[in-house]
This record gives sequence, structure tokens and C-alpha cells, in this order.
Amino acid sequence: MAVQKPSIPKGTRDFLPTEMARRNYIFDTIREVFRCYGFQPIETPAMENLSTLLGKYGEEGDKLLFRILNSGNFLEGVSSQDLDAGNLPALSARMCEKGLRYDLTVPFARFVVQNQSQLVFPFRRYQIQPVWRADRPQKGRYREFFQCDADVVGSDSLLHEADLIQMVEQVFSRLGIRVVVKINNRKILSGVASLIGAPERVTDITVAIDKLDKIGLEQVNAELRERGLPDAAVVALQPVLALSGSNQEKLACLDALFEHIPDGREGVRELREIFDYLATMQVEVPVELDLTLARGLNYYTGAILEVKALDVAMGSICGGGRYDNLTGIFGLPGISGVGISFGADRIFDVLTQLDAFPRETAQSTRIMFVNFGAEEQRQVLPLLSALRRSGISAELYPEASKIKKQLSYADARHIPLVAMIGADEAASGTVTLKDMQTGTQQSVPVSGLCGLLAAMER
RNA sequence: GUGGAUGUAGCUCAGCUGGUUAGAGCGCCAGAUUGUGGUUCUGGAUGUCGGCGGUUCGAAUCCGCUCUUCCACCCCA
Repeated sequence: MAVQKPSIPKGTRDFLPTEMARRNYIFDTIREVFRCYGFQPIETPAMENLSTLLGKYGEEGDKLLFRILNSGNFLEGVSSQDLDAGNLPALSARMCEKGLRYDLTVPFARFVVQNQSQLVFPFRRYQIQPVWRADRPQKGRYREFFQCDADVVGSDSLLHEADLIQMVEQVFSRLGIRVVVKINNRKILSGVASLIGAPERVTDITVAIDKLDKIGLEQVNAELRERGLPDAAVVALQPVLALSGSNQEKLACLDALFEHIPDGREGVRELREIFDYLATMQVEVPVELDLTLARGLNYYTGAILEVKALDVAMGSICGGGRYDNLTGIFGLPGISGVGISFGADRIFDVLTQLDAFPRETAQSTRIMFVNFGAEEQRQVLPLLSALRRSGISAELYPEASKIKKQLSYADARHIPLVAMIGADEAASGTVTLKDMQTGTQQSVPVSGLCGLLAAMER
């Protein structure tokens, strides 16, 4: 058989040890903040039934779901008419009953409903796992990536929104990334839609105005008309698009605009409450009311928020919001949830670009023993065991290669200490300890090695 | 899903309007140094030129298809 070139699927990645150290630094930071706010970890399967996933992320989302072909005869139940008709969605529904999860929120809603009897509400959970999207890979966009989610379900309190924003502040200040939090509210968006007399066109309107800072006012208006919005509505929308000033000023303007639109006023009230909490909690991260923030996931009903890095051009590195009835679809209505999702892979890219990772923290092996041969090994092995038992990571070079080669290996692995027990040391019951950083060597009694290393730890 | 760029040694890349034996730096291996790495010096190995097909006397070079990576759009973490 011809050798095949090794490869991995498009948009997926291998992670080397140095990358893992850095990724774990991100995960540990986020996990620690989550824990601090009382969230508990859960995990759910990589694959879910497609019925759980389909229809939750909008039309676009359905297309981006990875589907898993049924095992065995996946053509069972597919007729030749079906095949000829070429109705792909119908065919895939027959041949695939499972899919890879697209995010952690929808599986979580399923989890809550399924395990409700064992949960204490309000339930606070965090979850750090990979998700998959059949998107075309791009900068900061992968087909397999990790999300770090924290959600609270079973509470309407807007304190949670404030909590989440404070968590954003904590995570990014610990990581050393300057960010801005953009916040908006779905109720304001639907208020705007009502205001211009097109309440059922919320999606079209939000998708268009979402691009305001990217393509400019003219283009946005053009796109709105393209999407079939009457001229009168586009004109009516202009005051909203022109909104500027501080958050308070914007909210005051909206209040005036929403005089006869209860939904919109409620959205404004919620935002005021959240801003009030943030001030009281002394949250310092900049939080900016952004009317053009839409967020595609269509299960959001209240606050929506997104975090962008200030010093790096990158899509949002964190997003979330309130969803009032996600568990309703799975048979548990009246449970409100609110959550946030940190994009670990994008955060990794941001830290890389900023060169903001801390200097290599924990090297894996602290001390390596040079291998002088079978006889000398007998002296080393018990010592090695003793070190390991006392929690000091140690290894013995496996072959009696040239010293040069063994030291090169220690050097390449950044092992800070090398111990040598050759014929001379064995005879005198000592070990020659070499500091790889300074190159200095000292002779210490074998019996004292363990204690010495333990002391050096401090 | 649409449009554009890209792929040459382990890595980063050079390689003219097609021409015979495809190069550099770094890394790797060996030696200088038979118990001493990171510096230095000397020597050495390495390629289905992303894959398949076509044009041609001849293809890394031109054409087609395909895959990868990257960029823009759509959308999104």
C-alpha cells in the first residue's frame, strides 16, 4: 500500500504541548472565574439527536450542522423517488439522526429539561467543550473550536446580566486583554421594528443595521430596501440609526421614540437596570449600548451582549444573552435563562497576536538523570522512584547514549536540572547535579537529593 | 454556499519567457570534544516540487480538475 500523506479534516487542528500549556492557561483562567461566581461544571455528549439541534439556530445554522450518517444501512427507508427528487433536507433527515453539537446552549437546554428533577434552581452551570460548525474556515474561524459557557436558568433577575459582564471584566483583565462590551436588547430591536411599522421584519432589519459601522448608512438603507422594506419604514428608521452620545443619552432618546411601544420601553427599562447594577458593583470594563448589535442566534429574547478586543482586529471573542423560553421547546416552559460564551480559540489568537501569554510557567520535567548504562541504572532507579513519590517530576534518559546527546535532549526539553551518577559517583554515594541554566555543577550525597530539590521548590 | 490568492526539504522561503544534476537560511545527523547541552568550526543527509490528468521532444514552471491553507462575502466564537 502506498504511504498516504497524513492529514486532518479542514478547519481542525492538532495541539502541541506548548500550545496546550497556553490553552490550559486560558481554560484555567476562565474556569477559575466561573467557579468564583458559583457555577458548577457539567458535560454533554459531542453528538446530539438532530431533532434537538435542528431549527434552533435559524436557517443558516441548520446548514452549518455536521450530520452523522446512520450506522449500518443508512439507505434504509430511502426510496428511489426520494433520491431522484434530490430533496437534500428530506434525504438527510432519513439518513442521519444524529449531529455534532453546534453550541453548548441548546444542548444545555435539553440537559436541563431532561435532568430537571436532579437540579436545584436557579441552576448555574459552566461547560468547557468543543463544538463543531461546517463553516468555511477563515481567520479566527475553525470547524472545531472550544466554547466556555456559563449560564443561569430559572431566574428572571437582571442581576445575572450584570454578573456575566463582571465575569467578562474579570476574565479579560486576568488575561491582560483590553476589551469593550457591547450590549443591546432584543426587545429594543423589536420595538424599533414596531416603531417603523414592520414588526414582523425584525430579523431583516437587525441583519441590515448590524452592518452599519462596516458598510455605512447609505449601504444599510440600500440593503433594507433590497430586503423589501417600504421607503416610509426606512425613513422612520433614520433617527434610530443616527443615535449617538452616552448610554444614558441613547436610552433617553429611545424612551421618547418608544412612547407608544411597550415592548421597546421594557427593553430600555431592563438596560437601565443593568447599567445601574454595573455602577453599583463598580464594574469598570467599558460597556457600550450598541443598537446595531444583533446576534444571529434567534433564541435570544432580552439582553444580548458581545465582547470585542480593543487592540486586535478579530470578530467577537465572547457573546451571550438572555433566552426566555429555550427549555420550552423541550417541554419545560416558563424557565428563563441567561448565559455567556467565551471563544477560547479566538482568545488564543488574540493573546498570540498581542504576545501576551505569560512566560512558560510549568516546565514538565524538573530533573533528568543521565543514563550511563545498566550497572549505573541500578543506582538511579530507586532514587527516581523516591523523587516521583515526593511529587518531583523526574525522568531517566532511556538509552546509554553519548552524554552530549543526552544533555542536548535535556536542553531541548528545557529541563532545568541534570543528575549524573556514573562509576565515580556510584562509588562515593554521590550524585553530580548540573544546573542547565548556569552550567554549574555540584556534588551532593544521594541521600540528600530529595530534600535539596524539595527545598529548591520554594 | 459565492468570489479571490496559495501550496517547492522538518520549518521559512528562492527558483527568469518551459531546458537536462531543484537551491538558501534555520533545524536535523556526524565529527572537532571516547563524562558535559545551550556558543563556535568542519562535514553530511533530506524532496512523489499538494494530488490526479492534459499540452509538449522536455513541466516545479503552461492548462483543467481536485484537496489544503489564507483573504473577502454570507454568517459567526
